[in-house]
Amino acid sequence: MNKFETKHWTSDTVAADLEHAIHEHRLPPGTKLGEDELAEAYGISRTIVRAALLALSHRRLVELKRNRGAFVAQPTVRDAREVFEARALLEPRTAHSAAERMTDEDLSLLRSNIASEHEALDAGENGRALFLSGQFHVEIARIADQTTVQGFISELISRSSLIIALYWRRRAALCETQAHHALLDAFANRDGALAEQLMKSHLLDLVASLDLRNVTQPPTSLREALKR
Amino acid sequence: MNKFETKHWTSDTVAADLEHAIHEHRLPPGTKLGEDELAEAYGISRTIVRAALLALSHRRLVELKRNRGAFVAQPTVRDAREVFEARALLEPRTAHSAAERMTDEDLSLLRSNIASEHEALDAGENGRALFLSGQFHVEIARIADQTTVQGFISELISRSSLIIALYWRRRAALCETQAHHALLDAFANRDGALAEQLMKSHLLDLVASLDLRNVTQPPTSLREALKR
DNA sequence: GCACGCAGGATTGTATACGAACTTGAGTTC
DNA sequence: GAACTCAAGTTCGTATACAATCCTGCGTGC
Repeated sequence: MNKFETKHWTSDTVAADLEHAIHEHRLPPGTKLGEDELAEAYGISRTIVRAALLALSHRRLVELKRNRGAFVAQPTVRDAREVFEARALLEPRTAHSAAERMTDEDLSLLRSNIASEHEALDAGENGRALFLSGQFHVEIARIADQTTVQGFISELISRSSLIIALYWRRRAALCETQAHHALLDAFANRDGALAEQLMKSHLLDLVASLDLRNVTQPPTSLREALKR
Repeated sequence: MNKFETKHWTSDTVAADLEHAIHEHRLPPGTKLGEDELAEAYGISRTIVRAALLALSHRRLVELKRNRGAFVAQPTVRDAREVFEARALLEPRTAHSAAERMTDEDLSLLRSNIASEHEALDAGENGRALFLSGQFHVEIARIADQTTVQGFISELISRSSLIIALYWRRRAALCETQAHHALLDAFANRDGALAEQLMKSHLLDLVASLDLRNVTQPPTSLREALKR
């Protein structure tokens, strides 16, 4: 409990910290996020915690159930499809723009991102690797200089992390970094069309690596399953 | 002050009511949204008002300035470009999907929407007409059965309303309904490719009807203009 | 013995009180 | 007379208190 006592938390920083934890699967889908619990952990009052949870619920990372509390969201199969369809609409064209605006600093930033991801994987820190791999995508949107689209993509990628937690099938481990390397090459050559194409197939590969058969809905809890 | 006293307001309904008012230009960009003022108007406490303002700030319809208060957002020229670029990424393909899933009920719903818009225009209720014309776009996303994308589009369209308030140039009044009529025909024929194309040019027309030369930044207030 | 009801405990929803920051305008000084 | 200082007033930021709702487990009645 060192970092919690020292820092001056605001609703924004708390929300970011929680989102980070969710993204890294330290807070798996369905986890109850009690207000008192969080307030004590961060050393703040429930007011700030509520604002943070509200923010996360707007990004659909947290589900607020009235008089029941806040829970880390559990995307349905349908949600999963929608998230990746939205990403397919936004990311390829954004990668295209990014390739054309790419500076050398941007390139080295992306390169170091991939390097960190490798480190994390080698150290067995899968959550951290997943987070970094998401950051790679957000960084591309930043480079494309589209803050609005960047916000959407950032939300979609955090949600993707939840989807991966629920629907990832074991096979095919690190095809991820391969695709990112290929994208980096396209960026280095400022080849927008290629980057767009690579991003498109990267996203398709991602969806293909999920198990989205409707039968395997997350069991979560009986009461929820039998709600109606 | 009749509707305010009777209804049982929640943060969601308050936020929706404010968003509606912003969308209809009853609350123009830059309007100060004092917490006490709103709390009294709706007959609730500041707690609910704050939650509503927080929600609107997440949708970038309201700008929260620390220790200063909440103001209806004033999108910059850059924001305006970004919003319409994002719409260009999302809406044409969404219209394509919508055309393919269109039911007869959906069609009549869209038709009645256009009719209401005409009524509003004839009655001189420009704000209401603008709101309805936005609803037309959101409805398309709903028909495409993409709730995630629908959320994004809904946000973008509300922001577009602010942009129109700031940057609309007088000429070319109601080309709007014309484009919507053409879209409706494409939908009626379940012609996805045509709907996609029409939506694309509709959005281009919209941008073209704006005055986005950087020189004419909104003057808002002197103190803001001279901030640095 | 099973099911229903009810009460106690826990958790969230809302309101309010208090403290902090900013704005504003008058007063003072140079 | 102009500019600076400071204090009063206003508005937001945070914490806390109380009310409402829900969950849980025990008791009672059939």
